[in-house]
Order: sequence, then structure tokens, then C-alpha cells
Amino acid sequence: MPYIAEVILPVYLKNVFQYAVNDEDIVLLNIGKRVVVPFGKNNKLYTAMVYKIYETQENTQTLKSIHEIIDEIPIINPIQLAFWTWIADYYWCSLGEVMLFALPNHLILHTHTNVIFTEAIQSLDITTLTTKENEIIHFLAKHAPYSFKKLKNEFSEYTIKKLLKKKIIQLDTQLINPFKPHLKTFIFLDWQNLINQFQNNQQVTPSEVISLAIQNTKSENQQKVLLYLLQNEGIEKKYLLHNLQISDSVLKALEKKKWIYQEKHAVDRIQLKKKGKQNVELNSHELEFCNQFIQELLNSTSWSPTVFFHDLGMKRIVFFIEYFKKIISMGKQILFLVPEIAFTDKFVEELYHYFTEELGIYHSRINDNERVEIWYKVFIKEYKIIIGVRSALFLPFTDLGLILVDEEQDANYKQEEKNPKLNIKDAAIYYAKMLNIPIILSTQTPSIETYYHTQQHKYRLVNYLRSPAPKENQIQITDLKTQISLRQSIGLLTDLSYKSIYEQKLKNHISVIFLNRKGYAPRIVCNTCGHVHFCIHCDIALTYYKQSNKLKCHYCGYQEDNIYFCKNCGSNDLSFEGFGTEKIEEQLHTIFPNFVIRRLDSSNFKTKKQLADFLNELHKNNTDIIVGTQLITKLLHFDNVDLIIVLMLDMMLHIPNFRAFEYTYQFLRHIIYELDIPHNPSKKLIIQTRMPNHKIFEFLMKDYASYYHEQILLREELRYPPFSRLIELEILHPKLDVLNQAIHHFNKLLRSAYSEWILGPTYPYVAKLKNYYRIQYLIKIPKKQNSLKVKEHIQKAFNDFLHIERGSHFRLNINVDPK
DNA sequence: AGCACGCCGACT
DNA sequence: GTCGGCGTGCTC
Repeated sequence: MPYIAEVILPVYLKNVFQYAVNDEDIVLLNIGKRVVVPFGKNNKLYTAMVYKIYETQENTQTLKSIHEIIDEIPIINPIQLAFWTWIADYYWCSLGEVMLFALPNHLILHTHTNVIFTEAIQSLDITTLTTKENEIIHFLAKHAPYSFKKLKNEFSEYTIKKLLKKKIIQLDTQLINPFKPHLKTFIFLDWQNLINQFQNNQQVTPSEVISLAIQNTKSENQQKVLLYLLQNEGIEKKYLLHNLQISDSVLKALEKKKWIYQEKHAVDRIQLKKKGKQNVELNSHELEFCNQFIQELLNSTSWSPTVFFHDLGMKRIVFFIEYFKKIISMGKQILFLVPEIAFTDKFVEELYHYFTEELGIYHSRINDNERVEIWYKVFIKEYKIIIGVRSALFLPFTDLGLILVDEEQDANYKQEEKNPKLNIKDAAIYYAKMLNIPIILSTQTPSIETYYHTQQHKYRLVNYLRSPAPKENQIQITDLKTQISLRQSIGLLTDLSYKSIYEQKLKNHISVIFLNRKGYAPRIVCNTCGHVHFCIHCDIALTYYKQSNKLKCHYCGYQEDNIYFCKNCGSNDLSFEGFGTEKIEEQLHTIFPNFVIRRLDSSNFKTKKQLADFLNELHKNNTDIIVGTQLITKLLHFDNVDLIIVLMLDMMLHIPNFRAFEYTYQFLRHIIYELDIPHNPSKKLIIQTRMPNHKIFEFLMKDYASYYHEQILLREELRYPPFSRLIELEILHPKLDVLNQAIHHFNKLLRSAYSEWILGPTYPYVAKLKNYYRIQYLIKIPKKQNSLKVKEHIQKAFNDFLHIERGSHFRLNINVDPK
């Protein structure tokens, strides 16, 4: 009986696709192997993942068949595939999208299509062709084989199609494996030939052979190389040339004589540098707790996530390392998830100190080739520990023994910018449960939901809170409102901030100023007609960046050159309204003319090296003030940073999100603990606000529990998570009026059931995004209800809606458990 | 989502 | 004969 393989294709489509399996392939085919399949009208070749294989009684002749099997052994195991399936179901996306996210780019082979002549070209009578057709033929005569894509750009597609139909030209599709091993050249002595040449009858030692060879050449450089190679055979060419200060031609000459040979080897691209000694150590009390903690975790029998709620700051890494050592000694692998690798240099240093070759790093700045190398090393268990961001969860661990999620409260774990819109923390918990392995959520400020689960005994809670409360004068709230009305404030800064910066200057310390907004100004307003300059794709003002003199959209990435005249009325009287870090930096220069002021945000630090250089320079040139965005948390461990000033906190508190309070509280607590304010009476945090009586400031001085108890009551009252599950739903259309008209139909269909849980329709703050207008719904599914049925209902409502609005460009976006 | 296909109008 | 635009329908 024939066999059918169901495969996952890297496309948006929800279903899996069936292909016929040839008799000779069936023995080689397994679930979890990559295959190449033809797909679509053109039979374009795609890399697909084998999902299921089964026998069938039906005729498979109507099916296309598998073109090629890529892998000799499966690169994904059945548990991982089951995990992919769960993600696709729960987060409402296609398996293909999960696959694209889970696999490194370079494991998905690409195709390249060239245009070539057919044999018909031999007997072609060019007079039968039109002038346009002849142009292409002449062009191809010179350039064939030529990229199909490029040809379509340079000539009309219509004419190319005609030539294809006449079978004068044809398409030639080739698979390209984008992975390129990193090759380096190494130099070896060619003993075989050397001995043949210089061994006269009696036995000679290697050094005698070389000295004979040296006598046989007049070139000093060649002699140097031979001597050097005797000691350092197999050295990398680059170093040989550098160390001996010679050129490539010397080696070429030696190679010609067959005294040496060169060989290319694939080498690791990833080379961590061994840094100095680690500087974090535990005291005896901490160590004792650590051992007890580990023992408890190892002894526990029933599976449940462990929440590690602590105030250890950077010291936590030593805790982790102790635990990791135990797990590794048991022969298992470890996944250490962090929200953002930029903030974890210290972790990597410490981990590398203990685990060196067993440690792998996986984050957004690792390039595609390196990803494949890491993938492979995890697979063969050469890497025992991976420290990485979101996508590291999909690495092919063969023997995972622990997942540790650091900073579990961090919202970065939820991905919303592309599918799958998953929360890696929640997915990691699910995955750990599937594998029945321990998972630890580490945090200095648990998220409300996580802490709730510990209170419900769904998660195990381990406390380690030893820090004293911060002193009253260490966290100072300064009222912008009264300061401004009394005209005491100096530009942006209140008196208190201003004086404090001077105090730091006298101590030769750096003041750090935080503002959560990049660029110079968030909008350009015309003073003549009031026109605000908007993004062409989104319904939002463009942000002005002074350094690059560009206008950028923070939502879609669109950018254009700065404008000097209003696009509406032509006036040149434009003002840059609002504040970004660039503008603050400029104003600080006026307020503190003799200070050294620097700016730190992601727009001026694209690479890791730039950031490292910046940090190194800080020590050298006596910086007085640094203004920056989130990146400033990098600076909090510095000895000469005692003061942080937070500007415009109110902005953060007022973002339209039910978690705004939680995020702001987390952020401030993060600063307090990273700066280690409780243990350092000289350190302080100043917060500028117009709402000095806001309850968030009270909570900062008290313990976590008081904050939690108030927040959880609010959540319950408003039926927000953890008392409900949220689904955010968006209907999109490129035309606003079409959307507005159609939404009534959709609304009726959607509200035909579960109406009391549905909020909306509402217009979001940014009405148009990436050329699509949006209307949103928020669905609050009560905790105990089955969300699957609600999802089915939504899908049905949308399908019925599409049927009514047949053929129009409506899109549905679903975001499960939004940020 | 892509993308090909087909129909149409416009231009030469 | 050539070319681009846009609506429609399909992908094993």
C-alpha cells in the first residue's frame, strides 16, 4: 500500500500538506527530518518538516511526491513537534510559522531560479520573434544563466512568459544550502616529500630533515618558516604570516617545492574570550541557603514550577552556577533563558569561567551561520548550557535537565511583533511539563500572575529576601508641578535633581538620567497651521532624530529625511515638540556647560562592540552625566554611579494598558535592586513626577506583599488576568470606510455568543498601522471556562464574515495573552 | 500570505 | 503588440 507524508511548510497557511512517498524513500523517511517538496503552481521547491507518515488505501497519484530527503537523522524529535503543535493551537498561528521561528534560517534551504536556453535555441529563427522578445534573447545570449527574479525586473514579465511558452527559454531551479562553514587555512610541513628529498639512505630525525632543507634554500624567509613550523606545525596561516612578518609569496614558494602544504578546515565562529577572575562571591550564609535550595529542588518529587523570589542582585548567578554544576554532573543539559542578552555580559563572564567549552550563547546578534553551529553542538551535547533569548527554547536539546527563566516578570518574553505571538516563559513552563523536568522562574519582583500562582500553590515559592528596606532619603520624589509653578526648575530638572547632580560632580561621580524615549522629539508641529507630520503608513507622528537628521516611525520602521517646510502649508516655522534623549542631552549641555555629558540609547549603539567601547571610555574621560533609555541599566553596577534620576515617569504610568502600574513598579524596583540601594546608603534614586502622591511611591518604600495585595484585588474586580484569559482581536483593512461599514456585520456575528465577555469594537490609539486600519476587541474569558470553544467561535464568526464580504482584503489578527 | 492567471483598458 | 492594474482563487 502506498504511503503519505504530512509535512509542515514554512508558509502562512494553517494546514499541513500531504505528499506521496516513493517506495525507495519510505525506509529513509522519518518524522522530524527535513525534506524538499514542490509546492504551488510553479512547483517552487520548499524545505518542509515531516510531521506524520502513514499508509493509505487511497490512490496517491494525484499527490505530488517528495523531491529529496535532506537529513540522515531527524533534527526534531516527536516531543518537540508536539510542542510546536501546542504553540500553533494555543497562540493561533500556523505550524509553518512556528517552524520558521524555531529553526535557524540557514536550516531552511532556499531555492534560486535561473533562466536558461532550451535546445530549441539551436534552430531558432529570430525573424519570427518580436523586437521585445529579441531584446531578451540577445541579453540572455550574453548573460545566461541569469536570475529569473532579476530578469523580471529588467524586462517585461509578459514577454518572458511568451518565450517560456514557446519553449525557447526555460527555468532552472536549484537548491541552495545557505550554511557556509567558516574555513581557515592552516599550514603543515609536507613530511612525505621532505623525507623523500633529503633522506639519503640512513634514518634521519625530523629536525635533521628540516636543517637539510634549510641548507638547500638561500631565502632567509623560507628558512624562518621551516624553523617555525618545526615547532608550530599546523598553525593558522594568518598567525604565521603575522608572527614572522612575511608575505604570502614565501609560502607559495615553499608550497611549489612541496615542502609545505595548506589545508582549509572548518572552525567555530564562536569564540568566547576568557576574562579575568570572577568577582561575585557568596557569604557563608548565602552559600548555606544555596545548598539547601538545591537539595530541596533535587529532592522534590511532584512536578511544579519553582519561583525563586530573591534580592540577590548579580549574586544570583553564583546560586545558579552551583545548581548547574549538579545538573551537569548528572549528565543533563541546561537552558538558561534571559529576556535580553544585552544586559547579561556579567552572567556570560561568570558562566564561562566555570563551564568554558560547555557554554553556548544564543541571541539576536548571533548570525545565521553561527546559529547552525550552535544548533548542531546542542544536538550532539557538546554544549551543556545555553544562555539565550526567546528562540533558544527551540534548540534541539537531547537531554534537557533544567530550564531557568531569569527575570520572569520581564514583558520581553512575550513576542507580539510577529507570529507566533507566544510568551516564551509560559511556553517554557509547558515544555518543562511535557519533559517532566524542573523549571525555575527567577525574579526580584514577581509578576502579579506568577505570584498569584504561588499563593494558589500551583507554583512552589522559594523566598530569599534579606535586604533592609531603602531609607527614606534614598528614594526621593520631586514634584514637577510645584517646581514649575514656582519657576524654580531649571529647564527639565527640579531643584533637587539639579543640586544632586552637582553633588555627584564634586565627588567625581556619574549621574545617570533615564528617559524612556529615543530620538530628539516625538513630533514635528507646524506653528503656522498646526499640522503634525505623520508616518505615511501609520496613523502616528514621526519622531525626529537629530544626530542622523532623519524622521522615523517607531511602529513600522519607515524613515525619511528631515523636513524644513510644512508639507501642508509650506511654512518654515516648525517646532520639535516633546522630549527624547537627544533633546535632553542638548538641554543638559546648556544647564551644565562645563560637564562631560554622554548619551546611551540603542540608536547610537547598534553593535556590542560600540557598547563595550562606550563603557570602557567612561572610566577614561571623566564623564559627569549620562542620559539614556533602558540601556542605562548596564551602568548600575559601576562603582562611581550613585545617582539615578528618572524623568517623565508619568508617561510610563499612563500607557493605556492594565499592566502599566505593574510595569512601572517593576522598573523602579529593578533600579533599586540593581543599583543595590538598600546596602549602600550613599546611593539614591530621584523620581520627577507631577503626581507625587501617587500610591506607587508608597509601595516602593514598603514590601512586595503590600503592592501585590492591592493589585490582585484590582485584577479580580476588573476580571483581568490571572482571573481571566485575554484574547485580543483585530480586524484589519486598508480602507477605513470599508472597515467601518463592514464592522457591523462582524460585530453581530462575533457577539452572537459570549457577548458578555467581549469588549469592543474600539479604535486603537494608533488607528492605522503599516497601511492597515484596525478595529479591536478584547475578550475576557473567565478563568474556569474553556478558551478553545471561544476561539472556535471567533474563527467561525470571522469565516462567516468573510463569506458575506467575499473577496475583500480583511485580515484577522489574534493575540492570545497580550502584554 | 504570496502568486499566477485572466480580463480590461490604454498606449503605440 | 505591449504593459500595468486589479480582482479572484489556490496552495497537498
